[in-house]
Amino acid sequence: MAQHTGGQTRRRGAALEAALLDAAWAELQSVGYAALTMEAVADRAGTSRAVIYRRWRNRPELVIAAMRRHLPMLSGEIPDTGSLRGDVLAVLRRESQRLAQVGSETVYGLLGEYLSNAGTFGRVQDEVLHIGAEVMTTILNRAAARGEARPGVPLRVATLPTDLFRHELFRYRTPPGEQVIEEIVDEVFLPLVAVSAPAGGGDVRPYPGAGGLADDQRVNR
Amino acid sequence: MAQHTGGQTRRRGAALEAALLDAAWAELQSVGYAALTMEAVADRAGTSRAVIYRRWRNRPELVIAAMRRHLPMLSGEIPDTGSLRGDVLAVLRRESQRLAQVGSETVYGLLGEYLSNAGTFGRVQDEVLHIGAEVMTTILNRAAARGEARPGVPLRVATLPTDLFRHELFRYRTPPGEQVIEEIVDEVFLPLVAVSAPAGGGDVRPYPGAGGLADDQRVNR
DNA sequence: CCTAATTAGATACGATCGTATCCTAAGCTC
DNA sequence: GAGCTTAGGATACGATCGTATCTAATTAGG
Repeated sequence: MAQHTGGQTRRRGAALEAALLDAAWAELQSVGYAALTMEAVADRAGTSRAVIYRRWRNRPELVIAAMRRHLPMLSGEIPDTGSLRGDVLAVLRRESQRLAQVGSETVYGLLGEYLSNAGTFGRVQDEVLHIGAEVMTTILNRAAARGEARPGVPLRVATLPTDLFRHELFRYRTPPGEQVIEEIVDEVFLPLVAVSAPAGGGDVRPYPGAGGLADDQRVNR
Repeated sequence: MAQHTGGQTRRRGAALEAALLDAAWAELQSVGYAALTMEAVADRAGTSRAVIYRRWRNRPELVIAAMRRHLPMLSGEIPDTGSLRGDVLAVLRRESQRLAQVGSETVYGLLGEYLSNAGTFGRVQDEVLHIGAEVMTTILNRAAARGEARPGVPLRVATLPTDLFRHELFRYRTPPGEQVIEEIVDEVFLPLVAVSAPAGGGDVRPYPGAGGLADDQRVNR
């Protein structure tokens, strides 16, 4: 805000950092991620690029920092709607909203850099992608306690809803809508975890294949 | 190969194009995708960047063209091993090999650009990502005929193996190995399509949810 | 064959990136 | 408060990208 164009005051530390993040955020809103340039952010903050690079290594890191500052976006509570279906739908819907809030242009810009630039961006991974396995595990445990889900669901099955959600996100470059979300839940997830469903009590599973699963790969035993 | 450094002969049309693609390929092999520069390719081909840009709009397009020229990489036959499990595993393993052949550095470089740059790269989509729904549908139809799979499998379930495969690819920046592939098949896919499995004959499916599926969303009726 | 239409190849340009250098304002130490 | 240390701000640099311009080699047409 205060520009000090005359140039007497020189901001430092936290004040400067905040100004930079605000500038980055404003720039993100006004031109979007792809067109966001370090120069523009620096100008808007009334300083120069070097100052930015002293704090963040590159554009995505700056943008992520700005997002952290300006979006609630946190994990939030684990939904507890009373039914397994309701809980899972709630998780996916919330994620969908979170992404919408960030804006797909930014989401895909960041994901793109994540994929391109080697391991540099564990950050993006955790910030933008992490709908944790813990959430699904918790929900499934509750459901099992209610008798809604069979015990011993493999981890891969437990994370199916979030994995498929993410797949849609990547594959079609567009956050999954309500219909897709319901398909994922009703056609894939629920049938697999239903009490009368396969693979739990050695019922169906006609393919010994990879042998038994290690215990730590199963949830809610 | 022939450099014509003396500069009497000036290549044109197809000959020049081939030389450029060979140069791009060689460069890709020697420095990788991230470090591949248009200048280097032009130099290697004994010409200048402008000539490249006259044929391809940007780096990814050039690289994809080079890959097309230098890799068999085509869809290949639809596997027919005699069992559903064998067929699906074959599809996923083959895809894994294809990706390994391209090299993950290149794969992720291209995918990254695909995600970042708006709709420009429908190309990448089809070249690198498309393990079609047709393949899975065919395999499932054969399996159903053998009595190995229930009829009326929803499309979303049919494409589950390839979708999950792709998800792993994106999520962990590394092509799924044998163990993951088998998990996908044995823990998720087969239980869902088994003859005694849910949702086919109105058996389990305790959640009316989104109502009945449209017919065109089901395979092998 | 000679002329006319192409288009290869060289070069230069402006935009960005991320880095390096230098100067000096802010703030800390005594 | 004088001096020392830290770090902000300006500027320049080299690498690339993708574009534009110009010339001269090749090919095609008459």
